[in-house]
Amino acid sequence: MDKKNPIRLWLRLLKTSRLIEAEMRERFATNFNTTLPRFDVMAALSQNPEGLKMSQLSVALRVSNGNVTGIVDRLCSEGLVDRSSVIGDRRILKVALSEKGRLEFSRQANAHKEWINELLEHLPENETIYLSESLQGISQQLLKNKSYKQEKLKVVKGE
Amino acid sequence: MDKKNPIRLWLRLLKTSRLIEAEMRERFATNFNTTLPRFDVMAALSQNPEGLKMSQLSVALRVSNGNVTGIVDRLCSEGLVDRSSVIGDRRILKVALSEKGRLEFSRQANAHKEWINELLEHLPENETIYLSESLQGISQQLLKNKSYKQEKLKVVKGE
DNA sequence: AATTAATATTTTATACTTAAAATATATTTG
DNA sequence: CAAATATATTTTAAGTATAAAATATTAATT
Repeated sequence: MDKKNPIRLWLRLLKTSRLIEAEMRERFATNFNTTLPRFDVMAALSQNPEGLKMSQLSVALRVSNGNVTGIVDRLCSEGLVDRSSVIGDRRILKVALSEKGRLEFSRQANAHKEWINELLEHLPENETIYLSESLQGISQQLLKNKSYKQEKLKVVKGE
Repeated sequence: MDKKNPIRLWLRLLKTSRLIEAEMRERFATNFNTTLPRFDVMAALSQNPEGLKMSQLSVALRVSNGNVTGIVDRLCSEGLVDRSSVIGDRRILKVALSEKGRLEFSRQANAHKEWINELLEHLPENETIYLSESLQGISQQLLKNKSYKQEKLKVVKGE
C-alpha cells in the first residue's frame, strides 16, 4: 500500500503558499518598495508597541538571530524602527516602530489585508473557515511534536 | 464588517508550510547534506529523464532563471547532474540527472515521503483528502487569475 | 575577587532568491 | 547580407536565510 495522500497534501500546501507569497512579494515591492520579511518584522513590532528584544523578535518570527539583525539594520537606516539600549543590561537592544514606522505599517497592513481578500474572494466562507481551523490543528500538532522532541533531548543531555 | 477570515487562513497556511519546510530543511541537511531547492531541482529532473533546458527548469519550479544557474552549478560540481549542449542551437544547455544523481535522488525521495507521512500521520484520511483538493482549487484559481492578468497585459501592449 | 558559565547580539561563511543587466546565439526583416 | 529583434543563459547587486563562530556583558561558583 502506497500512502500518497500526505505527500500530495504537502506539495499542494507548498505550491499554494508559494503562489500567494510570490504575489505578495511583488505587490509589496511595487506598491511600498518593501519586502515580506520587513513587513513581518514591522507586524511583530506593531503588536508590541513597547518594543521587543532582538531575541524575542527572532523567536516570534521563527527566524535566526543573525537574520533579524540585517532586516532591522535596514529598517533602522530608513527611520522606520528605533533601537534603544536597556538600562541595567548593556547586552540587550530593544527595537520598536518609530512614529514614521507606525504610519507606514498601518498603510501596508491595510493594503495587505485587501490583497489577501482579493486573492481568496472566490472561496466560500465555510470552506475558508474549515481550512483555517484544519491548518491551525496541523501546525499545533507540529509544534507539539517539536517541543516534545526538544524535551526528550534535554533529558538525554541531563539539563 | 471586517473580513478577517481570508487573512487568518493565509497566516495559518503560511505558518504551517513554513513549519513543515523548516523540518524538511533540517532533515535534508543532517541526513543528506543537501537542501530543499536542490531536492526540488533533482525531483524535476527525475520526472524528465531525457533532461530539461535551464529555462524549462526555472518554469517548472517557478523560480528565476539566475537562481537555477547557481543550484545546478553546485549539483554539477558534485556530479549529481550533467550539463550538455544541444546540437543546432548553441544557446541551449540541457540538464539531466547523472547515474549517481538518480541513485541519490531515489534515496532522498523515499526518505522525504516517509518524513511527510510521519509529520502528517495524525490527520484523518478524509481531512487530508479534503484539504488537498481544496488547496488544489485555490492554487488553480490563483494561476487562472495570474494568466488572465498577463493576457490582458499583452493586449494592452499589442503583442 | 577571579574563573567559569550563561545570555544577548553581531559577524562570518555559504546558499538561496529576485530583478535587471550583460552576453551569446539565433531569427527576422529591410 | 546587415541590422534589428528575439531567445537562452549567466552575471550582478541587493536582500533573505541558516548555522556556527566571535564579541560583549552579566550571573554564578569557587
